[in-house]
Amino acid sequence: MSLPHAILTALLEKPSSGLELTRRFDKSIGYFWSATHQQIYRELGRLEREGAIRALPSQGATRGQKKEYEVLPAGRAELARWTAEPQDPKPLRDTLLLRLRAAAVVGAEGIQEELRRHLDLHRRQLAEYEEIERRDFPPEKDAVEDRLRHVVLRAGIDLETFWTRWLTRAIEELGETAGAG
Amino acid sequence: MSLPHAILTALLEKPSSGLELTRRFDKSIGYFWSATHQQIYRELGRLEREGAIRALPSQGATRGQKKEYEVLPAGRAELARWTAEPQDPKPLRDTLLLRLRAAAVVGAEGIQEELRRHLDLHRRQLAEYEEIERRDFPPEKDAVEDRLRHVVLRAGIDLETFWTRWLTRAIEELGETAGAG
DNA sequence: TAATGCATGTAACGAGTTACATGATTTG
DNA sequence: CAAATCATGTAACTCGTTACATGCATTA
Repeated sequence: MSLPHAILTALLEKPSSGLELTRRFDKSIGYFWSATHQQIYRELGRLEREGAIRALPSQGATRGQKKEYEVLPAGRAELARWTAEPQDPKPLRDTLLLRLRAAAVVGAEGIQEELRRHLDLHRRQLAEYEEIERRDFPPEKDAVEDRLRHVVLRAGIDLETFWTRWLTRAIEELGETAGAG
Repeated sequence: MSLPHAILTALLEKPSSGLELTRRFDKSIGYFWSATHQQIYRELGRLEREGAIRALPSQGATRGQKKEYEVLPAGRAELARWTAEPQDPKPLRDTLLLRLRAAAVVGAEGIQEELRRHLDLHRRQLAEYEEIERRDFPPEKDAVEDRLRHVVLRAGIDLETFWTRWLTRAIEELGETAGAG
């Protein structure tokens, strides 16, 4: 149950319409919590019904008409409650690792190219994060809020760094006698 | 659509009953693809109907009676197909990062303890993986299949190492002027 | 006025989660 | 033989995904 809270956070940062939220879930917040526009509209409907957010007045209610939302006190309270609540990390779930394990049983045909492809994707993502860091967090003393956002961004950077290193090493080691299994 | 393939992999490694699979999905394969017994029984039913696996003969069909499955050629072929097929990595989805971002908006009350708690959990997981590495992969030349499994395990080790380092640094940096937001 | 893009939705499905139900086997 | 445990399942629900539908605004 995190999507509603992701939306509340995004709306507190800036009141938005469904489509604007969708765009922001393609970057920024979306870097660590993605969502499609269908999910977002469904959730906006729920949050409005429950009184956590409201459509800004002067926004027509018809279809095809832009509709901006803002967070109500109840919504902010719920977000604060959820943020402070203990939550265990979710167990890892990764298809690439699963496929390597499967490859040990049915053969590693074509796995090398797939590893190289993933390495390339992770390198691009890493470059994107580093670009954001240069742009948004120049080396100065940050305010507390910025420091929190910076720490989050660095998780992304460190994670992509981990993947590129691990993939590089995996490609080397599996390449030695590579090919089939 | 990865659970059926995880099950096929597990069954190829060793024919098993539903409960045995459930146990193995609590460790081993479960370290990077977890599943509950309800998911597993449902999926075993589907795989059997589709002719990918079959119950070993001499296994009663009644409830409460142990029932072992083995993979049929069709199942192995499907697993090989899926393993070789290109698949993009899934975007990151992490509630702790989301909560840090939310904390920048609604206040960071209690976040420090949560970070320390997660650090402890990740350290334990790391220790568990390292123990497995010592036990199952002593420093010798591995066969190709073992090398694949070793690479997968090292992904787990490196990933937990990343989390412990990132959390340690985050705790330091947020601690400096810590507390509220 | 037809096409394109912006904006908000519906419908149907699949995967994962939680709670519960039932039968068989061991053991106190 | 009662209780605990092993083992297999059902049911209901939530969340995420895919495909499609509808209305408004601009512009070629």
